[in-house]
Amino acid sequence: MQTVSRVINDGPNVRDEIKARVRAAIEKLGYVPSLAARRMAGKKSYLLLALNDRDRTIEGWRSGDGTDWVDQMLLGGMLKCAEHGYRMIFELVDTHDARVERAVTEALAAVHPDGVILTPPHGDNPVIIDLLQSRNMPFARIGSQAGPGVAVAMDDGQAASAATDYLLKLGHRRIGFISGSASYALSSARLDGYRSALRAAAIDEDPALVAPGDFTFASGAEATRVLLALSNPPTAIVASSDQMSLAALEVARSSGLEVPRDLSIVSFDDTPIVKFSRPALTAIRQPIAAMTAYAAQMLIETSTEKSAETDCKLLPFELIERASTSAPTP
Amino acid sequence: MQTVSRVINDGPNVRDEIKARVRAAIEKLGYVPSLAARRMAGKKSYLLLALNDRDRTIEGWRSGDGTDWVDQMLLGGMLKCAEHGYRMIFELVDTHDARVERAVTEALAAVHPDGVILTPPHGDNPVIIDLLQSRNMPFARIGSQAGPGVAVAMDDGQAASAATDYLLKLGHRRIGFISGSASYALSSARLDGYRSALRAAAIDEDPALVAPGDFTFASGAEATRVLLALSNPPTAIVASSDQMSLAALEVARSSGLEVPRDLSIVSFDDTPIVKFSRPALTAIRQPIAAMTAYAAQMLIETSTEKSAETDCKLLPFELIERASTSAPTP
DNA sequence: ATGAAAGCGCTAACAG
DNA sequence: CTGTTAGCGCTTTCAT
Repeated sequence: MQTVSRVINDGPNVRDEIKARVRAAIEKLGYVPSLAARRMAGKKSYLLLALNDRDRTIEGWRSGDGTDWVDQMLLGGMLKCAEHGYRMIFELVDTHDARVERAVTEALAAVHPDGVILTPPHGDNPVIIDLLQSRNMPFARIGSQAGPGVAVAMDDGQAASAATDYLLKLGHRRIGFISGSASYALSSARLDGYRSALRAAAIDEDPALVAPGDFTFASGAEATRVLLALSNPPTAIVASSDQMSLAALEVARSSGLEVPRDLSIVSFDDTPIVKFSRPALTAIRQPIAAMTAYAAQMLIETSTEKSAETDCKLLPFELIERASTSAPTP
Repeated sequence: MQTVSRVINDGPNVRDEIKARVRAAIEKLGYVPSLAARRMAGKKSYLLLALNDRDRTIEGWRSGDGTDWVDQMLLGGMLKCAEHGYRMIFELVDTHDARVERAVTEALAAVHPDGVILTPPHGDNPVIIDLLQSRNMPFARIGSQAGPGVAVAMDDGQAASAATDYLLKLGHRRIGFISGSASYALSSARLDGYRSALRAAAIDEDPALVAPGDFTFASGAEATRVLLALSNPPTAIVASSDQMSLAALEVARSSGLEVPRDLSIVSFDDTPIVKFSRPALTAIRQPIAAMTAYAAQMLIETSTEKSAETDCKLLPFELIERASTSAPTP
């Protein structure tokens, strides 16, 4: 009988007694409904699709640099999905490719997810957002600011502010900033945070102290070289990614500077390696697992009850003090 | 018309002209068949299910120690699947739990994969193997020795042998070995390799030089303490995991020993962190991505043409020389 | 070489 | 409250 369906889906209009009896039978037989069949008949597929940037993800895996973005995402997302009987499938998509639209459409058609999780920088890609909206597909953007759909992020601005402030309190006055790729909205949020902390401390911003980067080691090295070559170089640097911070550390070392004695460094992201570098880096920790878990939760709720679909949640970040920061030597 | 199906599935009996015309239409419309519907009707689901050890995986993610097993697996598996229009779903299962059978059955019922990839230690779990065999579900075991199904591994014995040999050639005569959990078949393979290298060099094995571990940092620390406390301690240690090697490094340091001057260390796995430790560790690199890719390939072929399903493939390992090894100081 | 019909395992909409 | 009747979007099998 098809009352079973009602029981499984917790539908109304079933006597408790029968409900219990069906549940017992299900338990005994070890019955589990087929995802495919459920998706075919109903509207729900019990699948969430996470979209990650292809190149960056693969490059991270290949390099073996210990970037654990994907792991943290799985930790938060998969476990949350499992709690609700959902599964998370994830897919690599090339944001910069002209075929993004095609790639996303195909993934949607093949998987028919109940919701999509967009990781940076996809969350800031209008092509993807438009596509999802036009198809009425619920989505959550991780690491992106308020906007369409559910956005869940840490407060990048405030984090950068906190990092800068931390250095300010240590006594630094000339603080350099290495920014991230412009294609990531969080890059400018962080830069703004840095600036506002400086303003709050009544320090005039020196534009020369801001060097552009793109999150990579190479860009961080180049930016650090530029900053250190200044006639009046910074005594501390805030870098928008771990790789760039590691590069700063390396460049400082080869310039004969000792960290943190001659140069303090605050990093962003707090991937595993920064704990093992010498010195270990003080860093802003991004709550990736928590953000993904929240995103998954929202999407699952949306697909369950037709609830609100726009929301912006800021999750707390942490500033983890390690050994790459100290008061400046006069 | 349903000729479309034949075209998509590369079926026979379709004129080239029509085939081309249909392909063009598919391309133009951006049509992608629904995974769910294909699975419902046909026998193939275009899904591969990878089973990982729940506790170890989550612990790895939580700790943020940079273990990239999952990443490497995804790198090899997802990309290979994508090449063939397959998708990889992965699932965390508790090997030691009495409910393994239940968990696996449920996953199979829900996902209906075309094949299952078993990672250590699931590949050595008879309950899972039996279940899969009885259901006639093709599976590949990664990091496991020859046996039922497809097995793909590196030659753990030879790798341990190579590590030991490397130390022997450096001039070491007393070489300690820290083993891994007995529940992993590769643990004993590695121990055997260590022993055979010693034998080949005509060195009598001292049982006291073999200390048990379970891959964790704590067990490695304890094992190292035992080895270093020996009246005639080793001048070199081969440890069966990176965490244990890192522990050995730490214990050696706090015992006033300098690595590699006073103690050489060769690690196993080569996860990202060992490149960043001081000194960076010489290590045996496990080809996880390549193993998973091979496993996926086999499974996809099996599901495509009813071909052989038993096979044991050994993939090459690498011994990566870094700074934790040198000749012993007399 | 192609079209038509049946059905996979479920849920939805409607009867009873 | 519970059973019945239709499909979901494909692949099969069987006819043509």
